[in-house]
Amino acid sequence: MTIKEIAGLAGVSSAAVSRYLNGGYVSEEKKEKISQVIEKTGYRPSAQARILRTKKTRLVGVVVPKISSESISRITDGIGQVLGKEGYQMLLATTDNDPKKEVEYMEIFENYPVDGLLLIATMLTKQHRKILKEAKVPIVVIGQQTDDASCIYHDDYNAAKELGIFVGKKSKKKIAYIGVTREDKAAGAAREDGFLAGLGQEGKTVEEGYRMEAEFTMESGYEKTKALLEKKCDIDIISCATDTIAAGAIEALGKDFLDRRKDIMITGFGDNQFLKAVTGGIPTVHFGYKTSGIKGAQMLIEMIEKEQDIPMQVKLGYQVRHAW
Amino acid sequence: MTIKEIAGLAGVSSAAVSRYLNGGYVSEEKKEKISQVIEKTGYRPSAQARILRTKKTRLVGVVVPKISSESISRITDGIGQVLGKEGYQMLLATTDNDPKKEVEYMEIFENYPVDGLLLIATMLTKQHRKILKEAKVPIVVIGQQTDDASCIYHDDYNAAKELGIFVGKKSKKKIAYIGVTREDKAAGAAREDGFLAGLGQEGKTVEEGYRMEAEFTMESGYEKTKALLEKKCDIDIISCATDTIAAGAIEALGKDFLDRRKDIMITGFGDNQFLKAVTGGIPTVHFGYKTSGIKGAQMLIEMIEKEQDIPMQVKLGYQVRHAW
DNA sequence: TTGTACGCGTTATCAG
DNA sequence: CTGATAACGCGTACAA
Repeated sequence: MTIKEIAGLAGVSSAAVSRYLNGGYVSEEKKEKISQVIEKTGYRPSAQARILRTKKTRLVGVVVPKISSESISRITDGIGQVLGKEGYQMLLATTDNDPKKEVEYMEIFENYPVDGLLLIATMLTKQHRKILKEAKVPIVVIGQQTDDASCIYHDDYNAAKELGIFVGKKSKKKIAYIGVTREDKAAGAAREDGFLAGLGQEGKTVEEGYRMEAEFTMESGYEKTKALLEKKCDIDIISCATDTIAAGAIEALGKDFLDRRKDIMITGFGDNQFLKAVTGGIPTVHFGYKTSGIKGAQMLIEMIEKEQDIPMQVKLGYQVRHAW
Repeated sequence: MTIKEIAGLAGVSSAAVSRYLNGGYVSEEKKEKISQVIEKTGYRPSAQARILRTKKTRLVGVVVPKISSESISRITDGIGQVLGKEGYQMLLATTDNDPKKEVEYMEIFENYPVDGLLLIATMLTKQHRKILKEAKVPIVVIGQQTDDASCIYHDDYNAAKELGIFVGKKSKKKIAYIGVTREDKAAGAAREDGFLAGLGQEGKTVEEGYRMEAEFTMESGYEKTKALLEKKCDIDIISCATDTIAAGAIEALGKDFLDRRKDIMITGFGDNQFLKAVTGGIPTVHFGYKTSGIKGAQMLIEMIEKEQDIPMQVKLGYQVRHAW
């Protein structure tokens, strides 16, 4: 079914049908006729041909490191919700935590082409910077602050600081910190720096040998915690850079250090729902992940439709959650 | 940059450039020239124009109920992995658990058009059936058995039966079951039926008033468990149709029935990693979710590329996991 | 091996 | 208001 055939069946020109479809001038009489034919044939205009003409795909590329993570999937849920409502489709690429692939996909999308790009970032290399700057379509970065594009991110530093103050007040012995690579400026550097600043305010710190660096996985959290507790016996709080790592820490306590379990508090980041339900809630930080997805998508759509690319930086709030 | 401009700069015809791009006859000499021009200009052929001509989008539509669920995001991860490797892009639509939207998106994709469709299904209505049958592109359904399309699903019935036998052997008092809607034939009907069959084999059953129906959420699991335990005092095992519901049950036990916590065992379905780490592992069933995503994507690509649409049904195995 | 010319299904232009 | 007709950028018979 093409627009021409429809035009033929309705006894009008293809232009009239096109106008009918896109809200141009068509007499009531012909409208009626066209609508009937379309109804009967179940005709749908070809998106491809339209795109070729209009250069608008109503497609948004979304690049994520890995979809099976609570925080990322929540962000993605928010994105999908907005995009769907606004009549956009989401082209999703997962990079398996490989920054090289991230760049690769951004290039593919650049050319696909999509109307805009959403990047859920972990690290931003110079490569990323270059693409962000040279991009021909609007881009919104979610999860990291950057001056090279619009971005929406969480206030990791102050959240971590507040948590650090809480931990500093609470601890009577030694405090350990299991972080992630500082190349991730948000989850790595900002959280660690903020946490230490908070501790410092209470006259505490993380001493030499009490700091570990883990991957973004439970297994890694488990391993690092085990290594930590085997060496040190005077820890009463282990703060982790993510709830996933914290879950690994809890696992280690449950499996290998049952005797010390009562004496050690674990804290996390991200307010994982499973963790909260099952443990009754460890001290953690709640970020509005879904909200950041929603806001990010809204920002992007606005940039696309207003056709103005004034970079915007939005910092989202947080809530430190603990029972005491 | 269009193919014509490139042709002009290289002093050849646009056809030559096209052939160069698609591996046709081009003399070494011209190859050299063209490659240089392309290199210099950073030219990329327009995907849209190509699609218009070839009718091949290298796009696969993926329809999921909700991305922020461990099982679904694991499946999606598997899909993304395969698709990326094979040079396909994933067009993702989330339906927010609304079967109406599911149908809607399948229609959109049908026309977009995509080369194939992957549907992670919960319920299959007659509407779904109709689309599955009339579809013009290959479709693979993941997570439900159906005769109307190729599908890949888990052996929910037998897994549940084996778990039922375990529970039947273990229980000394009453057994409760928190299921989900039987409209979901896999997670609803098959698991419940299998579970009851397993119990039956041990001379046990779920008595009147010990059966609840929950949504696919932790909150719902929490509510139903609370309601159940407030009414009944002789339960020693609560089996849940998903690990998410089980997490809600554990939450209820921890918050509201701390005194009975030791005496009640919770079982689940899905082998949620968080749950396993934090609780030390409740009895549950492990399904290869990521595997089903991988297999499903592979099946679909094969159907697309071989251009043969012989429906295939693949049933994946399972592993009942419990410590005793 | 090469280039010309046409067609894919729309939308935009412009004369009626 | 309406209908030809020319693009959009590419692939591919076909003739050379």
